[in-house]
Amino acid sequence: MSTTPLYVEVLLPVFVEGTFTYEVPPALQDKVQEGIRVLVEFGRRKIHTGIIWSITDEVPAYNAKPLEEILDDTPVVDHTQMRFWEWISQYYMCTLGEVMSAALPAGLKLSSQSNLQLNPERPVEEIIASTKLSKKALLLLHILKEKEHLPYDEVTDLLELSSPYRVIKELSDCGAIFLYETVKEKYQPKIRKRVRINPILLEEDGKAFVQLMDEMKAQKAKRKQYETLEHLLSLLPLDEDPTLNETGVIKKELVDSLPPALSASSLNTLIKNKILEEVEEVLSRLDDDTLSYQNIEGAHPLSEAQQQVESEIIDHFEEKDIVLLHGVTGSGKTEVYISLIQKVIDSGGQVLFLLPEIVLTAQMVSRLKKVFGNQLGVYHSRYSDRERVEIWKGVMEDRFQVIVGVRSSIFLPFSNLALVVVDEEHEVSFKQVDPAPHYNAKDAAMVLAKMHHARVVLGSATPSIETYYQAVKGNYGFCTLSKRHGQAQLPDIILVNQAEERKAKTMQQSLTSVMLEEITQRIQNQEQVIIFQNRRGYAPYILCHDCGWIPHCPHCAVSLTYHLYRNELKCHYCGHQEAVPKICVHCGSTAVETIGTGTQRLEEDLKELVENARVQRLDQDTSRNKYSYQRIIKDFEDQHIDILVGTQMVAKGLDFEHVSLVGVFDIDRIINFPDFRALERTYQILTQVSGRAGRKHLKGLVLIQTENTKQPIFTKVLRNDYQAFYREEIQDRERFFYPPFSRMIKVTIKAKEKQHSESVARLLHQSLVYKLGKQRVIGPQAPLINKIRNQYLTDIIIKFERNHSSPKKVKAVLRQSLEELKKNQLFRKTRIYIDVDPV
DNA sequence: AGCACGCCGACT
DNA sequence: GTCGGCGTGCTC
Repeated sequence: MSTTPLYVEVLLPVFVEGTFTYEVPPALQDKVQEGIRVLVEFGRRKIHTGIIWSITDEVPAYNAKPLEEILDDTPVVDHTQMRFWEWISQYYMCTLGEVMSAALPAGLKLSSQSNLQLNPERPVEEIIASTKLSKKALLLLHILKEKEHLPYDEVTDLLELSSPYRVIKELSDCGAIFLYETVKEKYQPKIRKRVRINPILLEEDGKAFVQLMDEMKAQKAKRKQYETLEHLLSLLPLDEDPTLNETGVIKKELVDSLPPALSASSLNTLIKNKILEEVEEVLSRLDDDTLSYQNIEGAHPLSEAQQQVESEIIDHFEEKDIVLLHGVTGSGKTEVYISLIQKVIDSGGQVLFLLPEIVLTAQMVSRLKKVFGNQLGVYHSRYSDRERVEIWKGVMEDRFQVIVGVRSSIFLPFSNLALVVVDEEHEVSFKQVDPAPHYNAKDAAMVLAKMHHARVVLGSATPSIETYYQAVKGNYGFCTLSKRHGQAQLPDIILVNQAEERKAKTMQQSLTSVMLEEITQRIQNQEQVIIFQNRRGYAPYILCHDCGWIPHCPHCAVSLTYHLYRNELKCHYCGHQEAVPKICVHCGSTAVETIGTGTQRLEEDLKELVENARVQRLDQDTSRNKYSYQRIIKDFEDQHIDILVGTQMVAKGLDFEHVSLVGVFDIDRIINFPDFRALERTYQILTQVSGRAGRKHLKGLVLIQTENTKQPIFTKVLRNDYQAFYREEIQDRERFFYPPFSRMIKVTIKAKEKQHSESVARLLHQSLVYKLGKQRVIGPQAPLINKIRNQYLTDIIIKFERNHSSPKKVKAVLRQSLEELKKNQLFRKTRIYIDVDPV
């Protein structure tokens, strides 16, 4: 045995730069390898899961702690993943620990819980007599006398204390209690117990077993055991097929089916006496009982256009790694993907099919399941943690060849990735906003593909300007599907002049007469209608008509949205809720009214104005859990609902056969949003919602209510002319040096005090201007909503050239500037949010 | 980031 | 005294 001390660099899911060195105890030295999980103590007490990043025999300058435990025999992350994590951490400017937190499903990240226990060697009375304790400490001591063990976190509630730390320290200092850590194994495979006859008894034609049965039959004391065995044999006809004993029967089913006179106890005696044997079967939590191999229907045959485009894509792959598939809604892109995926898995490669959250719904999953059956794994944020661990392990063990998933599925342990499909590639929801890393799954997936030498298909009906630009320049291969599949036609799109109708007083609530007539007509014809209103709640705000007072969120710089359902005001940024005031808080007037329209109000209005219509709303508020969402979709599919009113949710990835009309409300708000991507978003949203109207046999109609029918963007939407839209948009982007001509990094400085946020932003701005030049640094400026959750925000945007070395240089400069600022007192009162490639 | 720990000021 | 708020520094 070698006696050289061995050390490992361990990556921990903490928000500190770098890895941490631990000593490997001799007993574990032959077990350490890169990529496996270990348990280590980090900080004073806490145990965390870490990943061995590298192994070294270099002795560190400090006293390294030893590894506590090794959790895996084989790596959970391989070298490609490690490189990929490093790329994300560098590109998106976050720590590797943050990448680890995002990448590894929670079930693979164990951490410890602290617990309290009385010191058994010191009687409570003795402690009370010998030590002067505080009241709270005495109370805790008495609770512990009853309870013996207590999780640390429960102390806060029990003692009604804000920080339990002081009291616990008091007791542990005088030796009254111990603290100990327990590690919860969060992931437990689902196990089913089966029972079978001990195979030894069945050797030589089961002679021994038959003899045993005869003996038992004769003994009165073993009567019950005998009957139990008989019952088992009735479920397991070994006479007919002796091999059945290999699988045995499910223990629970056996127990449940026992005749009343028999119970599980004789069964357990049989097991104890080794006549029967219990075997554990590890079940996948993902087995879909409703799906057996028989009803796999396979891929639909491709149309000529689809075949054409598929071979174009394959041709492009000869020279290019990335291909953009620009296909109008309803052109059957999915079928093309399916055919490509099939080819890839036939030749042994793995496939990642990325979708935005809202598109990855039952409709899409069941379609893919039917084609790929058990080769397909679904990775969705609505799935439980255990299910996600199952998928992780399934990919690692090569049980799944295809993964369809949302953005976090880029972190799955692919070994042989050959194709990545990103559908709806223009979707901004591929970008992760809240906890760091703030990565864009589409871009990251392209980098991952490169590491695996895999190909990428980006698909969209309305490609992002950036992607289309790369395709036009020839950096990506480029294919088009310009016709709707089958007999389906593109819908007619008509603009409705809301301003005129308001003047003519022909509007009812927020519905123009044209809109109302069309809806009524369709309902009479037993056709269905989708209404798109991109604002949830009842009304965007309430207003006092006498003094102009509008209730605002106490924590954010926004007005509160009125929700009818619970008659309350709600903040859509932090979730704050309060009761609706009956009189104006400011002047006491009773003239407090709701202003504007949200999905709830539209739902109400439609119920009132359209006779006999069954109206249902689909937005965040009505689809909190996956079942309510699915139920609404199902009800609409089954035509139990006539009108579906909703936010963006109704616009994406859903196909309904009987929808002939789509009504669009409040589009002006999206057009006039102060952001350089506002028109791109408008074009995308209008095209996507239009795609919901009229499929198969029904010619659809789209009505768009607007204050200004002259908006140039409408012309392109009406003609379905993406190219015209692109040509104009790309000119603007070039003129104002926006992406794709530049890259951007947005730095947001958050602080409790407005002044702190602003001064630190000014300091950072100064430093960046000095190093990068004035033209590359925009701001500092307060964002549109400059206070969220009691934090004031100030933005600085760095805009710079797109060539190869400059992003790295700019990031290095930014890092350096932030490092310098750390010395400043004010800086410590702020938090910095870095968003590389903001969307 | 989380947490331990120290200092300080308000309140009984 | 007791309790909570807040600032600071550290984590192999």
